[in-house]
Amino acid sequence: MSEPQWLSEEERELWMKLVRLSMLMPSAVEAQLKREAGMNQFEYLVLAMLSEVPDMTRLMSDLAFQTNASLSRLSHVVTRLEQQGWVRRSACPTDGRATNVILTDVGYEKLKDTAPGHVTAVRNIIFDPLTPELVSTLNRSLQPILDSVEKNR
Amino acid sequence: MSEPQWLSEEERELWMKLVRLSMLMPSAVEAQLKREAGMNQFEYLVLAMLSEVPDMTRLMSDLAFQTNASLSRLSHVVTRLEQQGWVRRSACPTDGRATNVILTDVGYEKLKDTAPGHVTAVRNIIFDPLTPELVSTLNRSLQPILDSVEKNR
DNA sequence: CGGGTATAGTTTAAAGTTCAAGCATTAAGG
DNA sequence: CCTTAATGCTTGAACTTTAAACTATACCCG
Repeated sequence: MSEPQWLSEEERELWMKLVRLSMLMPSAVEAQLKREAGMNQFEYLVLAMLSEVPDMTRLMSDLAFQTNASLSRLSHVVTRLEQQGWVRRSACPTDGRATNVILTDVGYEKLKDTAPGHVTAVRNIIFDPLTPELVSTLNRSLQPILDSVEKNR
Repeated sequence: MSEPQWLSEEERELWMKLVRLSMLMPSAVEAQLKREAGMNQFEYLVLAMLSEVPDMTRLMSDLAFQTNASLSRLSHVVTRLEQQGWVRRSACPTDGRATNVILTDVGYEKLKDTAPGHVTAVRNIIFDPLTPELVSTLNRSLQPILDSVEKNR
């Protein structure tokens, strides 16, 4: 175990910011979702992904990949969403092993009711303090980190 | 519930990146910590914060605030760390309600053994794909988001 | 003082996540 | 074909986090 190359002062600073950001940002946003819709960000994300395709249907494995969750975690969450009546499972016709998750009408309504408050919270917390220039700067400069992090999974 | 101001294309894009980043970055780094040191990032953070003060001692509430954890969560985690022999509790002499957490010698050794691999992982994942300019750009442009997120907690 | 309230922390139970195992079904190789 | 391996998903137990109730000390103000 040889000495690593330690971080420079600026790198250390950025690292701390990234850590704080990834701890604080989700909880800031989740607070609102929890309060107003009784759901967490992960559940919202699942509903949102379903609503984005025309038939409101996705494979478990597809959802799991998109949301970066284990199939096991997703399965438990879908069970909960199913109990709420927001989603239902159905066997995939073309692959006997696979199961589709389908957004129900109730789930769609729920999402439609939830989205505005959620967006408002995101706007208040993230974008109000940002200039348009900063938005595009961040879009560009975060990309390398994101690529690297996606490669490493 | 009136229509909110929806996000622009660029804002939406950035929001997705931030969400993905805060989901993927912790798990990328934690994978290494888990594998090589059997600890998660939160536990590492607690040990690291303790090691940063001369007497290796901090109040529970202080640690909880710094790490953005609930006192309850911290209490559970400290119990686990205590069972590993890495920290110990001791009553605060000046305030009967408070308890100090102290990094043990064993804990300090553990941290010293763990740090190099951790830093290497952080460097590989985060900083290798970043130019020095990007590091300082990010340092500057993330600050407003961070400020806002810290205010909102 | 003395009573009310705030602070610091622990504990319990419920909720959520992860881990390991298991069960079908499909794909691959001889 | 038939066996073996891989894939897709579910389940139950172990573990972690959260929420709520509880204990104990400190502070404040009449």
